[in-house]
Amino acid sequence: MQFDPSRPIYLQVMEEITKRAVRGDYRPGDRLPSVRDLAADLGVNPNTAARVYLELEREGFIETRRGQGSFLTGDPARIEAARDRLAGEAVRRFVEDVRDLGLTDGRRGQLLDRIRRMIVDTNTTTNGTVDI
Amino acid sequence: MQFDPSRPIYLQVMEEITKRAVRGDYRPGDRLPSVRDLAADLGVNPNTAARVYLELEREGFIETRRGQGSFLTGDPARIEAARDRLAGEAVRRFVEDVRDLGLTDGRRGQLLDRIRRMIVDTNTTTNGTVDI
Amino acid sequence: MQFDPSRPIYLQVMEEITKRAVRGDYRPGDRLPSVRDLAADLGVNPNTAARVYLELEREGFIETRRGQGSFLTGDPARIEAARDRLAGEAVRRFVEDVRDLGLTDGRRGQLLDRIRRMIVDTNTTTNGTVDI
Amino acid sequence: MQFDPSRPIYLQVMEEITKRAVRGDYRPGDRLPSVRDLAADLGVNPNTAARVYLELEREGFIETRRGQGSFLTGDPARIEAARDRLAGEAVRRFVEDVRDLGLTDGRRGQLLDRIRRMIVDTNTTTNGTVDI
DNA sequence: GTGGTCTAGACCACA
DNA sequence: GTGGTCTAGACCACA
Repeated sequence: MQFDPSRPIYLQVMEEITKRAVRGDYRPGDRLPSVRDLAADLGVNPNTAARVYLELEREGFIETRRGQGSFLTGDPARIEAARDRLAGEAVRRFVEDVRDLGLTDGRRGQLLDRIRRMIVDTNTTTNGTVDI
Repeated sequence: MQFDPSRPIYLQVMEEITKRAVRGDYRPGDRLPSVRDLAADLGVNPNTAARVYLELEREGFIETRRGQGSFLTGDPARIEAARDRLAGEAVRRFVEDVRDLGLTDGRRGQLLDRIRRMIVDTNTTTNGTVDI
Repeated sequence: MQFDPSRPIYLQVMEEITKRAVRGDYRPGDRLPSVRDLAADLGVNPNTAARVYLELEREGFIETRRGQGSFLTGDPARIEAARDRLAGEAVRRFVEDVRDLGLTDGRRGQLLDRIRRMIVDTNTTTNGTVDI
Repeated sequence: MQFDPSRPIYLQVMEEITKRAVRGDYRPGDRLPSVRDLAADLGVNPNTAARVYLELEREGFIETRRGQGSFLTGDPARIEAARDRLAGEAVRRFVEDVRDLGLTDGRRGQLLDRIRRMIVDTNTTTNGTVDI
């Protein structure tokens, strides 16, 4: 995995594990890769991988059982919360990207419409008509 | 300036100059920092800074006059086009960030509403209702 | 290779590559010398050779495949266009050489006839008469 | 003046003087710049300028009178001959430029027509019609 | 191996 | 002063 050297690697790996859970790559209650496997897969130091699981456990996002391994939380609400957090970060980033661009109100409305068409799984447009 | 090592520095500097122009830090026709000054300010090699201006000139975004310096284009339409390009990239990034999160349609709609409240300088939503 | 110091080396090398393709030394789709080989052959710095290929790629005259090498375009029309460009430049240079010489119309006609005899592989002149 | 370092400078200066005479910058019998002035004007060593006049005198193209200076030949035929020589060199260069380009006969004919239109002071085209 | 980018430092033309 | 080009040498991603 490629890391941004300006941010702690363990944080970036935490995000990666969180995204995998949110995307459904890992299901609630699933056993996660061992510390050694995760370290090898992502090319990080095993100490870093261990810290990732330690922090995620503090968040209540995973559970580590001595001798058995680490498991994704079985509580869907925690995963849902992570999903919302990631979505919130995406929103914040987008707003920051777009804020100082000096866009007109009309242009901003167009951007919103474009986003809606790209992410909302519906065939209803904003003015109530139906796309063909 | 901090650079993402996974992308060419000259591209990142090109974006930086473009953003400055789009934000209005530089006005149409303004003289830009000299190659050497830009290099010193951003902590890059003068060769890299020179390449930035060379590429921006090929894009028609700036004009370089030998012995005099580099100048932002005097054509507002070119700056407008850059603005739209940056906005488009922000949209693309947001959609990518959010796409595989497994959000419900309802949640997606909420995100859009949050963005709208944060960026649109109007109290009229796209479906004609009025935000409180 | 001998270079005219009053013009950028990279431009002269671009012309050299172009001429080779136009003359048929390289065929459409052929792999060109690697950046390092070209640099060594012509006695220029590898950076300069790399710039040559970069510019030729932007012109659409060659295609570069990362890790594999650079290849002459497979489109004969592009090579044809380069041929015409080189021919046009030869014309321009000749006209410039001859323009201020104060030649009489008759002498100019003779020069044209000499050129015709030297380059046109036919015994029919443009006015339909036949050279002896 | 800019010199091609791959050829003797005195030859290039000889050509320059010859061209000036052929273009009419100097008239038959005119006094030419002194060796010192010529050297200063062209940025060459006075010895080089002296050699230029020496060689041109051997050609019979100029005459040097002790204590008076150097003068362009008063014989128009000699200037005419130089004109023809320069024209011949332009022809040779053009033919060389165009020879290996792989042009079709038709294209070669077109080039000739272009040259004719550019250098022949007549309003009659090759097929006998008159340009408007 | 391939091309792409970058730093370092130099020299040039132009104004 | 300004930008443009070049050499030298390094490191990177990709295959």
